[in-house]
Amino acid sequence: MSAIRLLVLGAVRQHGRAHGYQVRNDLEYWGAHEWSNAKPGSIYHALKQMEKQGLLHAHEIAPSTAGGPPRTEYEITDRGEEEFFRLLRESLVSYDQKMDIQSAAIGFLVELERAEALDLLRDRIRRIGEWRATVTGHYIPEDGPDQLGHIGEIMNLWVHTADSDAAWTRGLIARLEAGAYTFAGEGERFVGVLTEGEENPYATGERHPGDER
Amino acid sequence: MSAIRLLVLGAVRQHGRAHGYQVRNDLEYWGAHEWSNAKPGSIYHALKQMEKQGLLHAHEIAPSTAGGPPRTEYEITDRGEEEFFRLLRESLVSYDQKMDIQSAAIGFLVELERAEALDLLRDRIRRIGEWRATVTGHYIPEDGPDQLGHIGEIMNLWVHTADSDAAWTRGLIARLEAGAYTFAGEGERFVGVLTEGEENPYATGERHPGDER
DNA sequence: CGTGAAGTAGTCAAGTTTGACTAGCGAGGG
DNA sequence: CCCTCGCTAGTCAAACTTGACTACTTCACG
Repeated sequence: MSAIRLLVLGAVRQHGRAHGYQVRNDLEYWGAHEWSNAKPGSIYHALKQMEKQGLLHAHEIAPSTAGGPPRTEYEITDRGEEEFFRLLRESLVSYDQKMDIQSAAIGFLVELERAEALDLLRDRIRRIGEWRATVTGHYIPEDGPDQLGHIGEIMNLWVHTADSDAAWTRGLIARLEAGAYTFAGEGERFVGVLTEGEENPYATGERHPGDER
Repeated sequence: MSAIRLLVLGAVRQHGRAHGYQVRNDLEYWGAHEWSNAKPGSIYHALKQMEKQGLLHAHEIAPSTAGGPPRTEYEITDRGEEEFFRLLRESLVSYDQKMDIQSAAIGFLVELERAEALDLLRDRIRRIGEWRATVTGHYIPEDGPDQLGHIGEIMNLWVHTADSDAAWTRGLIARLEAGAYTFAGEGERFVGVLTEGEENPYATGERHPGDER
């Protein structure tokens, strides 16, 4: 599964109603064209596909209000809404080292309620641990290690990456527990980055308004 | 660019001459079917594609010696050899957070000479640094940070991942400088894993025979 | 002996992704 | 006034990927 469906579905959902170009711009604004396959062709393809599958409803719209060809607007359906949350939850908990999916999921994290987001992230850490155990267990050959030689560095890399991911997730959990960001059902939406200094970007227990737990 | 071309080209190259099923088995042995798109269809497609492009030369071979349909054997051409090293070098230095490509590149690392491998890995770290600077610079909005809200966590994740990757690469460099593994032009080949204990897999300056620098 | 499980080698249609391309319109300069 | 540049909005063919499928052989075992 790629990230494109989650991204497009989420973008349409945030607008209530959107045409392809709008989605495309949203995703560009997020930088998604750099870290995912959110290219024009893929976006329009995903829109059409999901319309066929009943996740989106297409309105044929008259010529655009701002130059260019006529455009089609899409609206998310109830089934689309369900699918969005299904994809979001799955993307959050699963560790498949596809950064694009993980990134997309983080982008929509606040569409959940804070408690559920935290649960899913904790589940994610658990699953990373399981995956790590599988790798280190299954892939060490019977006749002792050191049989793999440099190929073992691949596993080494994977385990290192998994550990790093788990550590980052723990950091995020801590920030969320401290009340960072505004989640579904917590008052006004926002649009905006928690960026710290560049030297030590994960050091502080940074505070953000909207705390309630 | 996906990892499949590098993987297939490298596998054929290691055998001197190989048919698709052999490549497929090699990659399965490396676990590549789990961390890359090395599925049958993709492998056979890549073989045919690269034959069309003159990177491989196909020998039509009589019915197989061990059951099953007749098979086609491939041999790497000079241009294929060039392309292999081009892909390998590019994959090693570029940071595009595609773990499959990076993994494939590590798998073929020892096809280079030790000195070049080290140079490329150092270049990789430099590029990760550049990329990191681009992200933290370009993506912090003009009107101060904290405008991005939770979206900033995506950047946060990316920066964290990049740092982790750089750290791992530095570890690998250290192991290689200490003489680990056998590189091109350093005597007999090997086939085999450097796996340490699971608790602290990157701790020791583990020794491996074949040192000469 | 025969039969079914496992291994060998590869094909194929359907779906997805890519990147280049089309085409309309408005704003600004000469 | 006109012409080109850039933005808007989307299409399309070619390439790639996926996963199920074919078909053939050998081997073990009752």
